[in-house]
Amino acid sequence: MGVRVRFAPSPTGFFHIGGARTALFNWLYARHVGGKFILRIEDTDRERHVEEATDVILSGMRWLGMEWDEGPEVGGNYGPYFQSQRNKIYEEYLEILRKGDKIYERDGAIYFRVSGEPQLIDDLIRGPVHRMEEKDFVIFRSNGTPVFHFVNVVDDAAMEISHVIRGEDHLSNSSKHVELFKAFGMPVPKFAHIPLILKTNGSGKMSKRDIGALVEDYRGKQFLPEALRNYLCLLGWSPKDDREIMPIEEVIRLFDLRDINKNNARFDDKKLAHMNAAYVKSMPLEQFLERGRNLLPDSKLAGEYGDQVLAICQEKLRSFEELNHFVSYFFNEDFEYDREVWSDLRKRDPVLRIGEFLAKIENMEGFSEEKLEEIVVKLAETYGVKTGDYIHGVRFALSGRTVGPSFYRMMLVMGRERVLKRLKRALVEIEKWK
RNA sequence: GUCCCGUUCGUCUAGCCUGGUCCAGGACACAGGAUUUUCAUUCCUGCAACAUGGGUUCGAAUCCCAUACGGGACGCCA
Repeated sequence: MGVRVRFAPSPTGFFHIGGARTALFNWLYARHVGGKFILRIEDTDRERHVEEATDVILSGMRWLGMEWDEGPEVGGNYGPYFQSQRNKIYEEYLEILRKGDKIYERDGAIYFRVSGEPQLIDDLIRGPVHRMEEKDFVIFRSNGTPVFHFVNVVDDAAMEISHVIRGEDHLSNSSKHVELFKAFGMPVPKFAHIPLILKTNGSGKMSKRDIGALVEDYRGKQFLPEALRNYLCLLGWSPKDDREIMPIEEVIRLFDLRDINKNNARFDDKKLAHMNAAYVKSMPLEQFLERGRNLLPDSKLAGEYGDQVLAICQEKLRSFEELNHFVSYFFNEDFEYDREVWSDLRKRDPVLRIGEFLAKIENMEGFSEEKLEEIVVKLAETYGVKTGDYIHGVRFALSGRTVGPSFYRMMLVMGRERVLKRLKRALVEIEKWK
């Protein structure tokens, strides 16, 4: 029997980061052992917007690069993969319980009769866990719909799921599930209860109301999916050799359930941001340009000039979310000057420096990085100040800020005419501030 | 309250199974510093942890027990 694992989200309209991590560990395990990864939508008892809500999950899964072998839109031999379409199967399984005298009715609901014996939960991460169910529990509501414990087990049994990999919040439920598997006369799968993801601040597990809890938010904020995925891999698992940023193929090669941690992990958005930055910087230029072009302030501006701007910004950029702001002044002659930064700059005599630099540019021949650097170095020598004084002042004049891409390359991309124009404009503007 | 799971730097973790090489390693964050090209980049340095108490042992982060703390489950939610 091959390995068959599944991710079984409920279409709530959100794709929670904890769910994504559960999906990821299932996916990694399936890919590691060459098994099947199944996606099943647990949409019982939900009338509203199931389609859109399902789509949030499907597109989130695809965005993170977790393709499924069976499930919505791809089919498979164990369908349907929506619980709302599996009522006939549930009736059949209910019949098995009825024949075995395992159920009874009360207040219109159907209850499962527990055995009163401790059940073994064979957990690959935690070792054997014993737990006893003390109370009979409802498997069909009085309105005729089946409840989670029932459909979850029926589907896992019917779909021949070999390993149930899910959050630790289900560990206590597992004794119910083991009883059901046995009552159906079906083999009990292996379990692997993975640790929970806790809030960055405060106590408790992350919930959809927490900031940064939704996959679609990261997508909206232009995170690189590879970076988020890489970060998620490291929440509860590690390659054990100090590597952190690693290609997914390598993670797949090394991943194993036995190496998953037992304790919960706190979500750290700073580390995620760091990882995203590392991925942004290491992107092949062509890929970086392709992605960056769509995020420029005005798509009409994309072109050779746009590409040049993007190319010099890659090494400084930490996320695509800030790209627009980072490059805006390249495309706008009326950019704002950051007056706050200006006050810090004043001790460097920026007006003097800008004026001296302007005079040199007006008379220079050729316009290259080397020539520009030569000018700055000579000026600094002549007036006995630091090169940084020129760089800071002139950068401010050209962009209104003191941070940005490599100074000389920035001017090269802007071109001599634009540089001259901006230096003059800056001097006029600054005059007004006095 | 009952039951289940867990506890190494602020955070993510390595080491624990197979006790000595660990006065505990890496990363993020933070703090300093460097690159005579500024910086939100890169590099270097520093800070910082085996929850507590017992036991086993020549020796315990590593094995056992208890306590404390954290998390989860106890729904006709999933």
